[in-house]
Amino acid sequence: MTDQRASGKRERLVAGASELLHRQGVATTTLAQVAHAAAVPPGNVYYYFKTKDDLVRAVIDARVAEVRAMLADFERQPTPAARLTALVGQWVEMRELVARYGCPFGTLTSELDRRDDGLDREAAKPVDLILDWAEGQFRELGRTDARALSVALFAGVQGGAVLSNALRDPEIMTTEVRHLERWITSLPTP
Amino acid sequence: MTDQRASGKRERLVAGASELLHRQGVATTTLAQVAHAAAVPPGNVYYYFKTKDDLVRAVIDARVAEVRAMLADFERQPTPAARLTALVGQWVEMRELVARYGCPFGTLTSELDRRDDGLDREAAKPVDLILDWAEGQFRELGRTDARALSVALFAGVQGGAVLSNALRDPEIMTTEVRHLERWITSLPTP
Amino acid sequence: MTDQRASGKRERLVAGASELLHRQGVATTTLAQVAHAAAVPPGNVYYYFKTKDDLVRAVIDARVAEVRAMLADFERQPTPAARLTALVGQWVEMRELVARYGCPFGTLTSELDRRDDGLDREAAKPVDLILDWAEGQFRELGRTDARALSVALFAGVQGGAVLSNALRDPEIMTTEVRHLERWITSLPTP
Amino acid sequence: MTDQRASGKRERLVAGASELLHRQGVATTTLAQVAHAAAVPPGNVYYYFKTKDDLVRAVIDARVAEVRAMLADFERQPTPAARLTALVGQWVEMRELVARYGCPFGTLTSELDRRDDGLDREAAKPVDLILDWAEGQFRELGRTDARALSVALFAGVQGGAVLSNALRDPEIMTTEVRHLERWITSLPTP
DNA sequence: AATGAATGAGTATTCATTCAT
DNA sequence: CATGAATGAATACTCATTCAT
Repeated sequence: MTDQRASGKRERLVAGASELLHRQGVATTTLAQVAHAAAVPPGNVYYYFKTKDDLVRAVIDARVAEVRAMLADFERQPTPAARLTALVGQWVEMRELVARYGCPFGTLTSELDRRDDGLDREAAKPVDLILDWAEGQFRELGRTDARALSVALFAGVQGGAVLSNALRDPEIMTTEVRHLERWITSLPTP
Repeated sequence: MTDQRASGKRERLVAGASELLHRQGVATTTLAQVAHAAAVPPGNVYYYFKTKDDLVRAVIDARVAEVRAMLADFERQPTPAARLTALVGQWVEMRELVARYGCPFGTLTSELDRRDDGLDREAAKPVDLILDWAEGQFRELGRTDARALSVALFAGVQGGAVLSNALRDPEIMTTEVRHLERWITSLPTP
Repeated sequence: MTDQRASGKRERLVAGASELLHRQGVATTTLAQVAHAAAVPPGNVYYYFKTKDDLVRAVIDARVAEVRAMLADFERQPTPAARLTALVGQWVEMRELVARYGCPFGTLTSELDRRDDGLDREAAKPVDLILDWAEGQFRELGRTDARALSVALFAGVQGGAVLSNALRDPEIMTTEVRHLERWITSLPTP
Repeated sequence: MTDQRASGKRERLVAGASELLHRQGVATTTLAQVAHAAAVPPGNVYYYFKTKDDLVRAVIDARVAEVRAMLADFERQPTPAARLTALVGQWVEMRELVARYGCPFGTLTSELDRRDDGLDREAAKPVDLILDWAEGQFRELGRTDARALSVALFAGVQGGAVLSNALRDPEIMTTEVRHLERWITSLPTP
């Protein structure tokens, strides 16, 4: 979009970094690994990203965009309950990755949240977006405690991800999401 | 129990490392920082721990011991429900730390779970211990689905911790635990 | 053949390492010394050689190349006896170095042969090459015990080098080689 | 002999060091390894040897004593030729060790001869002793070139050891010694 | 003479970052 | 824009040596 010649290197770098950051963590992933994964010469990385933190920021931005697209997609569901169910269903689809490497949003947020240089707040954006969107859905359902419900729902998802990862068992993710789905549809609404 | 001539350096090293690992993560914590925190000369660390991984292992072992002590303490509660309530109450007490650096058990497990060298399984031990203990409590309550309940309970705790950390809000931890307490006491038992 | 933009650093590093390895041995030579000898910043060594062992391997490879070139050069001699004489004559030319630091091939082989990581077999290659070549010469002379003669000849050279070094006397090398030359020419051939 | 209480620790240290120095070399052998091999507490080593070099010196001294004893033993042989044959026969007996780790005298001399701190000359002593003794034997045989013959004989031994080690073949040592034995008995004497 | 504990100078190695071309 | 080469600050780890007891 912004590239004049659209060589796609920037996109490849962000994509490669996103996957490596999820699988290895920020600290243990080197720029050389990212360059290799994206099939880009090492020195070239710095044309697109001034520092490693800039690249991490770009990965976060890409994830924010993905989350926005995902949420927009859910809007096609007919009811708020269906939308929320679609949301949590995403983690079932990701369950194998989650069991092996944790939730991509949760682990990145956890790792960067311990910092104090701005990246910590940046990393929380995908979580913020999801919480805000889910809050909107609960409000549409007529619930005045929408924010609390949103937090409770996403806490369920993240907790399921943490345990699924700790025990290396994808089915824990599935079970937890099934609980949440039942909880969503059983919520009393005015 | 400990060395006769113990100057307590080993204990100071483990304690310092434990705190730094929680606040900074494993990868970004240097042995120099640990040595400094424990007021021990850098070269001396290797008298007690052959490698950085060994030190991490010692921290995990210390955490396991803490968890055991904590669970043993809960046994003084009169009922299974009271014991489970005491368990989740711990995260309320830790809420400030959790909001700033995440759950000490959850973050360490998450970070090390991506490895493949044995330390990943080691790091999951505190979580395993807690899950097993809670399962026992639910069984005492007469529940046949004790394991599932145990996982659901601890997933709630961990999810609360992740969100509390992402939003930097200790009260999220409190709220989530309150939900879990109510859930515990409202569980139908035979 | 070499890099277009070759600044010759790699060559300088190998050359410097080769000399230091001969004069100091593998274990006591530090990469800092090699970097200094090659007038290269310490960190830069790792751009060319991933590990110290890799650098040692490169030195061995360079020595193998030197040996090949040397043997090829001897082929210009008219007779097998002249070629073998040219071979042992090399150690007379090197006698000052040999008396001070030992035979470059022998000492490296001796030091590395105690290892068990592959470098031991690598280090023996120059010796193997020379033995095979000399065997060929003896065979050309019509000797059926060519291998035994090759080993005997080179054992004479290496023994002379060890004693020349132990007694710090270059003339021992000369004397021993003179003996070998006489032995070569006096060999009965069919 | 010198120990009041003859605890034998010093002897065990020297014996352990001697073996490790032969098998691993001086530079790569640590004092901790020596202490372990001698079943002596690490800190205790310094009661017997002020520095690592002191320990190496003690090993050399012990080897000198061994050589003296060995040579004295050979004096029981009836003729100079029998004595010289007994000498070179030693390396056949050691052939397995030689093929794996080189000649104990030759490798130590080679490694230390590159130094410049006195230890280099010390390490050559066993070689000197042997050369002097063999020279005496050749002189008894009536040879006026006794020194040259002594050097030639021991060069043969050391050369055989170097090649036996490089090719990891004990039989090379045997073959070379058989040659030398034949050479000894075939020497023309007045 | 004994010893577990300690120490610091050194060593290989990594990696984000820079730069000449 | 592109890129191979370069660089230095940092990091884990080793080990001879010292020391309090």
